[in-house]
Amino acid sequence: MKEEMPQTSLQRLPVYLNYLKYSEDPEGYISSGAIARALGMGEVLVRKDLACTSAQGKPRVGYKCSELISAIEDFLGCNKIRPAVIFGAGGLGRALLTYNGFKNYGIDIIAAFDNDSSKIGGVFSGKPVYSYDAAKDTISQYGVRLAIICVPASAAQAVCDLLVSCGIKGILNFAPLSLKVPGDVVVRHIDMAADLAILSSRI
Amino acid sequence: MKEEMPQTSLQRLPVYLNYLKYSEDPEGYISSGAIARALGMGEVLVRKDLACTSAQGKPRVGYKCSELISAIEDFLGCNKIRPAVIFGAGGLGRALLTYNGFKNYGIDIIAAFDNDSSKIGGVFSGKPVYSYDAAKDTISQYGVRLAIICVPASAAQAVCDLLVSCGIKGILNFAPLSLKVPGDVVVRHIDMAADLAILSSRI
DNA sequence: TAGATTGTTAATCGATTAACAATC
DNA sequence: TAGATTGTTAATCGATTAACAATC
Repeated sequence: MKEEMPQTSLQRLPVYLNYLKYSEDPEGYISSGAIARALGMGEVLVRKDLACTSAQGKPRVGYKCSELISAIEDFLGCNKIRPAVIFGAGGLGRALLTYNGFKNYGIDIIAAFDNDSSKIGGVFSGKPVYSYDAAKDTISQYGVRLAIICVPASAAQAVCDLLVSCGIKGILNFAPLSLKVPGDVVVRHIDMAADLAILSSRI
Repeated sequence: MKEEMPQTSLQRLPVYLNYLKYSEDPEGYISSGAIARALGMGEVLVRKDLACTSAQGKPRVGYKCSELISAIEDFLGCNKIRPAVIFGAGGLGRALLTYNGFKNYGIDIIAAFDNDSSKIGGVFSGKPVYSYDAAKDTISQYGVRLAIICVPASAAQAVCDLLVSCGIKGILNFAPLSLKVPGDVVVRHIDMAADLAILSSRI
């Protein structure tokens, strides 16, 4: 029976995917127990997570790696190219503009936007930095629904409001504050400094 | 009664802290209900989280903002300066080297390390890039216990092993793979591309 | 005093783990 | 067949929410 995917399971799918793609022979078979041991997890949890995708294991042999990889990639939509934009072309924004890990998930960073004239017109890894004025047209032209906010906290809510008005539905927020968005917009907040502080408090 | 802090509560403390520091008058009072409404959470949850710190509210008036801020900062150790190092001086490593948000949590990024001779010797925001050879000495000299891994996935486990051998106890890992570490070392894994893919699958 | 708010105890909910039948 | 492994149902665990007494 195909269960609905809990948020926690969804977050583990990329972990399985990375392990399978880079540590296992795609033509071989692997058991949930072997995955669990490699990643330090419970094996039933692995089976439950995988059961939410279209993956099917064979009793006695496990899952075929190539099928498992495809099932996870299908679930995450890696095969559908989805454009995304970056707001803020500071150090982090430019690092993300040139980072090539997004394409493994079918995400195509098409441009960055900034309101600093010294940054506008720049090109990084072939990707342009435009002014905020160009955002609405670019987003509607490419049907962009995903955006990354890399602006200072003081500007983040205004940028967020602009994004929402342009039709963006998913926001990855690196500014250290909680964004207010309508109910149909999903925000994922990453605070790298806070994560390091939490880590420190746990050691 | 002072409860032990669950991991989930710990992760919310920086969210409260950012809200209080930048959206409220430090000399005023605020209720758990007001915090909850501002952040879109349950008010009992806010009180439970705050109860794990040294914060104390007053019936009828709420919490004094300045005391709440101090209590959270104390809990997270923001007032104790802790040095940290970065491995990998690519786009992300350099962005983190120049990011000034770490100091809000008492974390001082002292240097980055790379094995690319074109990067070694560079200085960003006054912070140097050294060769891997210098790592052991720097880490022991400053008593560093926190590190950030920004190297490619193919090099990450080797760098991780080096860090562990140098006495690092907390690792923030941006490489897209699960690191194997001894039981006394804590790893926090951030996969920005995967996070964006998960976001996309939720919209 | 009445009313708002805290802090805590009990109930609910969701996620993880354990147990086990089905399968090859 | 015997044994390993899947997939599922039941039990446990932990976190969130609800209820409410204590307090100012």
